[in-house]
Amino acid sequence: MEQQPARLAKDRLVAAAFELFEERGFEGTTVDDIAQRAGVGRTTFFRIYRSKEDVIFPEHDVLLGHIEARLATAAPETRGLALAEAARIVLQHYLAEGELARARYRLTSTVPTLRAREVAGIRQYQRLFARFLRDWMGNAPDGALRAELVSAAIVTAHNHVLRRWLRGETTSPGEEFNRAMEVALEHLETPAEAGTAVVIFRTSAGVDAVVTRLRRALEEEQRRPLS
Amino acid sequence: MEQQPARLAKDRLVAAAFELFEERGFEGTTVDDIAQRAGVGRTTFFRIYRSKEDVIFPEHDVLLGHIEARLATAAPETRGLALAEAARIVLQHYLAEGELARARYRLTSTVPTLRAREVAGIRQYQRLFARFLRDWMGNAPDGALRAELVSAAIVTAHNHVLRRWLRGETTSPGEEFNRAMEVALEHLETPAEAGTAVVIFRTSAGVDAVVTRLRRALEEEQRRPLS
DNA sequence: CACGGTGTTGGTACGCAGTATCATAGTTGT
DNA sequence: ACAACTATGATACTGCGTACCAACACCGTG
Repeated sequence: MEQQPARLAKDRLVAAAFELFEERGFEGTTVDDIAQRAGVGRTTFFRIYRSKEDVIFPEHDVLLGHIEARLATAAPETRGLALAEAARIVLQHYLAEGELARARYRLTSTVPTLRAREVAGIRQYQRLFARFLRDWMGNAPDGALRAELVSAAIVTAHNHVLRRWLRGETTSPGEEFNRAMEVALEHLETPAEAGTAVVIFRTSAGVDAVVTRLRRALEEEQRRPLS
Repeated sequence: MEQQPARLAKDRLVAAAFELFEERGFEGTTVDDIAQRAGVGRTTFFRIYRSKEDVIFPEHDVLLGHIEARLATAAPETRGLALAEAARIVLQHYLAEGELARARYRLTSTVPTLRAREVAGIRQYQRLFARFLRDWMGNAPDGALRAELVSAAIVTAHNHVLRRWLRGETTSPGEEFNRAMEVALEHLETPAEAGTAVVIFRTSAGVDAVVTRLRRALEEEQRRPLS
């Protein structure tokens, strides 16, 4: 009966770590300090978390799993929605964390090694999105590149809103997320529910030729609800 | 007169480090090993490079400076070009490094901590681009978000081509870079030299209304060469 | 030449992260 | 009650990174 034997050592370690990081900073606290405050031995800390940094990102792998599951269950017609919803899973996770997420943000903003660790995690999200997009695109021209561009746009839009919320610059992150996702993907797809049409042409021809091609493309687009 | 007093210790350390990393792997070699092969003391190593990882990314800060200089000298009409050229600076740097760049790629692909360090560097590039784009956009709607999206697209396109070259999947990275940049920015701007037109509409109106508005926009676009 | 000043180098010691090993519980099954 | 298994914590060790200090240059000045 150290402190709260009911609470798992895993959670006690996270709580102790964040407390101490706030009090003395990341490099100012040793693993011994964390373990001691959590009421466990140093060995136990490393048995649960592989490194001092790991205790700050405990749910990362779980989140990756959720995203993959959401993307894997997407039907061909609802892939656009699946992308947005998968990204929203991450946002909602941070929102649910509340102050803990903000504490993590303060740390990653301050300590370079933690910043590096975080962007590496973001990169994993991006690669996961890109993997699915790559598969969905088949052998489209520039498929690999476009898959990476779209995944980058999704992750960037998500992080933009998330960081605004973390900094306290918005109180309606959910709505901003919708808008950001719309902007990020506006040149990619046509959200069926909004009746939005996006048309992109590249040509050196005159206006009339462009309009002709556009009319054809628009009519074709109305029959197929999603790209 | 240890080994080659003409060559600076800085360069000898880099050479020794990459040799040993190839022979024994990153974690298999100690800083003592590197210093010894370079003919200097361990203290000197840490005096020149702050960490064992730093010796792998020695030119990073210099590159950041080059990019910033290129972006800072961009006239308002040539900003699109400046973005592409700034990104190309990085590509050209790696191409000039040749086998050294490939050795670094092998390391970052293998060792997670180096991977994290590299993506952190990439993130710095991206933030640099975003900073300039943000300034250039003034108070446009969603300016901050769009600045981040464009910078993400640039960096993603660059990395796509760079990685293909690093993996030996292309022998004409310069041309692929042009194409990738075109794809990444195709919905953003109108390269004057190519006579390209990009038009984006969002509406719930019918085809005819869209076409009317498009015609007006296209004609207006032809008078103004760049956004 | 002697002299102190300055700057570079290498050696030693230290703190701490992370790994490996082992002894000691506590738990479960029989 | 005894054995097998698991979880825990203590100890020792390697190696990174920092701090400090001594040795050795290369200066110009007296």
